[in-house]
Amino acid sequence: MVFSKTWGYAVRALIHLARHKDQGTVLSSRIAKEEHIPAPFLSKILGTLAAAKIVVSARGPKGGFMLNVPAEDLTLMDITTKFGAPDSVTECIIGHGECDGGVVCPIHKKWSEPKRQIMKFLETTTLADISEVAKYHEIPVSIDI
Amino acid sequence: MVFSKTWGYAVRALIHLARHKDQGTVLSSRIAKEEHIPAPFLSKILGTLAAAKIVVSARGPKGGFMLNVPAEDLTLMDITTKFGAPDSVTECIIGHGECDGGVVCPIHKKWSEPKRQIMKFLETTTLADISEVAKYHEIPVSIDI
DNA sequence: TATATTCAGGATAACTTTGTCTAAATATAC
DNA sequence: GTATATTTAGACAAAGTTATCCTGAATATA
Repeated sequence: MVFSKTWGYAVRALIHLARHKDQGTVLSSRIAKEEHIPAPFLSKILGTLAAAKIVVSARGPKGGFMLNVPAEDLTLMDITTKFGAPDSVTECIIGHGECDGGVVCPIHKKWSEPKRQIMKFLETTTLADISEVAKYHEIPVSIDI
Repeated sequence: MVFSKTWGYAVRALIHLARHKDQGTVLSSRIAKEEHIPAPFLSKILGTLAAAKIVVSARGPKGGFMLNVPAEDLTLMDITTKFGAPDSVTECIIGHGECDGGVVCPIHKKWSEPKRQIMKFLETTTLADISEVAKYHEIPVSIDI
């Protein structure tokens, strides 16, 4: 994967929350089951999202997680910055220390357009964009293989 | 990094070989030193490239490594397939089992353009492209940080 | 107040990637 | 042929990521 597994889990969990936002809180265990994400690991991811105020949590019976921002306002970049990967796109693709100063690596120019597209993808795609597609077309967020 | 560290090392080593192709074989240790790649690890990478016939090796005194194909004919995709990462671009970005069959994941459409650009980058960029830039502009393949 | 339910968080384990070390094979030079 | 320089191969170690387990803390409801 271009982005990490953790990142993918976070996006899938948020899509699930967006699709169930009219149902109040959703159990972590339910998201894990329906989206095929390891439950204890998802717990940690949701914890990170809660710390970032992207979701809110409630303990006890009737507890669970809920989106804390409108899906239209949450971009993939917002999610990406919480899981330590925004640099993975901007930094030099062949691992040089610095490619944006006076010195650029030999591959810099060729990579600039794909990089620009990835950044645009992250910055302009909202949670609403990717969860509504699923809603309107009856496509599951996660499928069995 | 979007691609693995190993991938970056391989590309940098090949750029080095392309820039020194008139000097016959080049020592693995010298590449490691000049490109700041851990020497024993680079050994393995060069071994993989040798097994793939991308470079040839010679043992003993005056030994070392040499390109086995014209730099103009070697694409980044050729390198990528040897280090197990071509799938990382084509497979679903949020980790679904199957996104190209009848079912597509919610994020599929938005990701298609960046993905296309990355594939194009890998398929159309040759070793000559990225090593000649360095040559003409006096840019080091690797720099100190 | 008691209880069941759920999140919170630390310790730990498994897996993957990255990096190191050592011994063996092989080519060159003397 | 012996010594030396170098790749080759494999076992091994370290680091990072992913996944599990367990206990505690919070809270809604009865």
